[in-house]
Amino acid sequence: MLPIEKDHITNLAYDTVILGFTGKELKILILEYQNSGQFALPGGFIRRDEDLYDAVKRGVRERTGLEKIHLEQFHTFGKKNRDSSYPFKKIAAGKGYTLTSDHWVLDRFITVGYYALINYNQVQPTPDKFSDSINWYDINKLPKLMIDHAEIVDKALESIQHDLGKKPIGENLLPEKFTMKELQKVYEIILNKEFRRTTFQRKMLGMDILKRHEKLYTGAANKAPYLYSFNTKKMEKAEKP
Amino acid sequence: MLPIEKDHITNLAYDTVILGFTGKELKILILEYQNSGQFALPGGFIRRDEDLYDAVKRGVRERTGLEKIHLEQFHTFGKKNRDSSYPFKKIAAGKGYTLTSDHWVLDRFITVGYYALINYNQVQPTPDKFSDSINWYDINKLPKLMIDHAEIVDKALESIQHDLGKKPIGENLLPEKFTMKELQKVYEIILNKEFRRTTFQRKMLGMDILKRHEKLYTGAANKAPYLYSFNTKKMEKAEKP
DNA sequence: CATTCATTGTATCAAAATGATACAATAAGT
DNA sequence: ACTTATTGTATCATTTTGATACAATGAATG
Repeated sequence: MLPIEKDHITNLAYDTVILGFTGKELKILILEYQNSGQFALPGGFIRRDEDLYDAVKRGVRERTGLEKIHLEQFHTFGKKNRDSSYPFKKIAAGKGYTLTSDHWVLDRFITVGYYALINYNQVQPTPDKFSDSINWYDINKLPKLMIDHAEIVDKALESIQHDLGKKPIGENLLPEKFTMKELQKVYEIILNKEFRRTTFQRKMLGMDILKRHEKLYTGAANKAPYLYSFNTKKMEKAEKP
Repeated sequence: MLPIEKDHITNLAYDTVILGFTGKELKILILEYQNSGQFALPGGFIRRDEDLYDAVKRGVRERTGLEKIHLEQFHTFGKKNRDSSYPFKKIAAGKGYTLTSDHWVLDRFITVGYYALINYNQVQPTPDKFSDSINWYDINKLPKLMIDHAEIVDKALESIQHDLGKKPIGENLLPEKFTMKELQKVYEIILNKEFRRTTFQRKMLGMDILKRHEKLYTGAANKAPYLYSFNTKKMEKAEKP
């Protein structure tokens, strides 16, 4: 059934940019609404009796199954022409409902953008009751998104660039243990910029935030790299490379 | 008269951290509501037919008289216990109104925080119709603010720290022409950290974003400093000192 | 089992940025 | 002229970064 007005705050919603790292590429979760051809960021409404943050967390949990999520708010989009009535009508029609023209979900919406960084391999994307699919897309090969969702994605990536080094970005995109090469790849893909291997390694080790573990024997005919994990106790003074 | 519900978006407001620089200290505009003892950030509601950004701009313009303002959104505060009903009742009572308990302004509010950087000397703070005074306060000597406004101020300052160097912070806090010492003071006060005079000067000049003008004869018995202005054409590659 | 090959971990030296200090060049006032 | 506080640069030591080289693997090959 449709969300009920009295339970929710009107005119305000959230959208999440959920990112995962495959080891080579940055992926984003995009959902497609049933029979509507509408691609959108996973979003939702805020209940009158819940924190904004909790509403977002609930939405991400329902779609990824994850309990512990690194969530950061990055921007609130409030242009008056953010008109979601057309896609929402199509979505409702796709589900077999007809919305009266004064239905609250057809009104103007201001949306709060959050990004979530998750471990790509731990997630089983789950469609919600309005969407028939939710899938990982390469961040550089997105379908056409509804309303201003493309702009929201851009702003999220910009914020992540600023946050990298200040917030535990790498920690959340990488598995518990990872190689230096993977860590470097995360930095490169987010900052869209290449680093010199030796300098990157020296700097990362010099910051004293990594703990070295056993080697990773990949089967390749070359020296096996060490695995590292973040030394979370020493992460306070972290800086950009 | 009171704001009318049908003209405004409910449950959503904005608050602005308006900062000015005296040459020595960072000041913030705080308003005090009539007969209520309530100190608050200048804020307001969003009309149903205006952009969020325009609503904020309108609010700042009405209180400062400025048309060109550097406004940046920094965070949206959405805890469910953001209860402004008590202060709002007092404010209304102070104005001689009584609000019915189901009045929309007494409901839960989510607020979008913006900061504005303005030229301290160009402003004549103007109270709005609900407040009886609006004054500059030293950023380190604030009165007790209502609800979570102190937290909003903190978050604003944190954001400005991050933005310094990336956005034209100094440009907006300083007059058209300024001395190197004033510029350094802005950096020091925002980053809460002192810089070596010679290194700061070398770095600033080295960035090639300043234009040198005539000297400023202050009347003091020492060498007169040069005045500088920002070379806005070359500001793209600006970095932190 | 020596050889080959791609990759990793460091060392080394050059170049650039920063820190510390010194000092000459003012603007007034005495 | 002499004094004083401040400003603008220069200089040299120190630290950080860039560029390059190279030894040390893992596994496959013959």
